[in-house]
Amino acid sequence: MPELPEVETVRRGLEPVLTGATIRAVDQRRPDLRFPFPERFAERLTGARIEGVGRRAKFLMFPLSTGETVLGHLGMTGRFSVEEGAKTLEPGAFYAPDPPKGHEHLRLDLRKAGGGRAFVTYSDPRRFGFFEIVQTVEIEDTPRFRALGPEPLGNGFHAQALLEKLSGRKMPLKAALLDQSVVAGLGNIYVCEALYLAGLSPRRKACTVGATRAGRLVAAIRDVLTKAIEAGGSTLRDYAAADGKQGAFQQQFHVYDREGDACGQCGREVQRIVQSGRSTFFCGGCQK
DNA sequence: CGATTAACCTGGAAGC
DNA sequence: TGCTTCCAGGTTAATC
Repeated sequence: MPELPEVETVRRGLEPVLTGATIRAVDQRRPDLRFPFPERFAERLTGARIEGVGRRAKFLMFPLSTGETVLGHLGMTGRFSVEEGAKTLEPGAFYAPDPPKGHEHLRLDLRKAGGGRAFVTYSDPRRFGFFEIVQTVEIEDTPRFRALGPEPLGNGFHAQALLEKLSGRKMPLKAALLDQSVVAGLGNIYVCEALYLAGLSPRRKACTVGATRAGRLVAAIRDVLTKAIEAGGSTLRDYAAADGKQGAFQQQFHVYDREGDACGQCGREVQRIVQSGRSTFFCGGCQK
């Protein structure tokens, strides 16, 4: 579900709770999600201090005091929620949330940096999410990250870089932008929106994008992601930030999930087509 | 090698 | 009120 803006929103929600917190206990309810949990997952986390919360593309990174970093991917329906406990861990101040149920697969029992207690629960009905553990010093060299293209909001993402990635690619531009090795972090929503803003057809062959159009596309991608993060991401069905708040960017969609609506630019109806098995929304009048 | 398709899961909405 | 079919913010193994 979550694309880069939603993952960034989750990161911002978790950061103040997790940074400096110590993991007192790990409640892992099943051996696998999309993939098996890492070996001895709970054991390797227990007792560790969480040094911060980072993000790369759609991955959350939780570097630990042990020299290992937990990578988390939310898949389609992954979600973190936070329950703050009492201010202290003194006797009598004990606090416990309801036991995990339904699709709550993982819960961390935390002693916060300031001394309070918090529970962080990961739920994921479809179980397309997953967790991995990598050595922090090798993180950029890990197979998972080596396969990723540049961060769209970072300095490594510019017209020339995108041009090179698209050259020789005969696939539709839409499909190329969903490829995480071209640019990392886009998903179905923001690809549709960025193509609309750039005035480019999702059906155009990727290799037909020249320097000028690549520049427009880079600007459009940056623009839509920045505004989506400011709005707290998009909530369509079940996405929510770690604090339970819903995103608001869906109110700013120009084309996504708006089949039949009038294009705000030219008035033509927004079309829906299927590309590589997924819905694409676009305006045939504005996107060439 | 590059490029579509199927598969992994569950739940909600829409159609009959 | 069922029962069926379709669809969903993603990734990846299999197939063409």
